[in-house]
Amino acid sequence: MLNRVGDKWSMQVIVVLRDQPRRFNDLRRQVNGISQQMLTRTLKVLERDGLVERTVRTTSPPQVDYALTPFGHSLSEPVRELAIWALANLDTLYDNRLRYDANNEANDDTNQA
Amino acid sequence: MLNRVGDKWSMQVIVVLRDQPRRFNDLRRQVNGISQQMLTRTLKVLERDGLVERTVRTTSPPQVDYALTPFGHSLSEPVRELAIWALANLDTLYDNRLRYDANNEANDDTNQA
DNA sequence: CAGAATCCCGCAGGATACTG
DNA sequence: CAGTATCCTGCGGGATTCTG
Repeated sequence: MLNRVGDKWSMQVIVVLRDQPRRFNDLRRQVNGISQQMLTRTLKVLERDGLVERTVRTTSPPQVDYALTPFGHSLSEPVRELAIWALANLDTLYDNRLRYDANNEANDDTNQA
Repeated sequence: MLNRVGDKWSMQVIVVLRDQPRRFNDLRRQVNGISQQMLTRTLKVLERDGLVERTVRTTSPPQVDYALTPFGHSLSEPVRELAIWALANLDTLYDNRLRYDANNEANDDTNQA
């Protein structure tokens, strides 16, 4: 259940769409390192789940807008909390990692090298 | 960044540990369908990141307790929000899915079968 | 009980090329 | 611009066996 809701790309897309509707390539640029295919897939799933609404404008060149539905917005709240936490604490987390690794390399050296 | 924090098993482990410290196999039973290996891996990463603390009691049979650190508890808040949303809205989400699929199968049939 | 080690498979996910 | 189709790879993650 947290699987569905909390997968790698979906959360990032939701965070970006929270601010405003976006077009495809616009979205692509906003979401860090997502490939074109994964964005397509992710959006399709989000649409299927009723979290995102797809609006096609038959101009030339074609233009497609993606926006959060009300349902999507309700999800964006807790997701945003998570994102905020991540932003605020990710450096702490990496520091912890470094200290942990430093300790363990020391121990490994005792046995290995 | 949401990657690290929001992966499949970590979030579930954090949710479970939020209530109380747990022993290995206890944890294994609480976290839905996790394998022994994935629990081991997940816990190691969480410990490395300073989110979970591992306490070994050298009894026989050995006993190991896992508990959230204060850092881990701070993360557990937003994660909990997400879990609550999921619990409350997952059926809606699946309903959306069914309706979406119903529509598209109809369209596909028009072209395919 | 709490892991480590090994084997193995599927699919998430990237790169590239083509289309309307 | 907004996709679809195809090919290919890595690794997420399960099952099983062994140890202290």
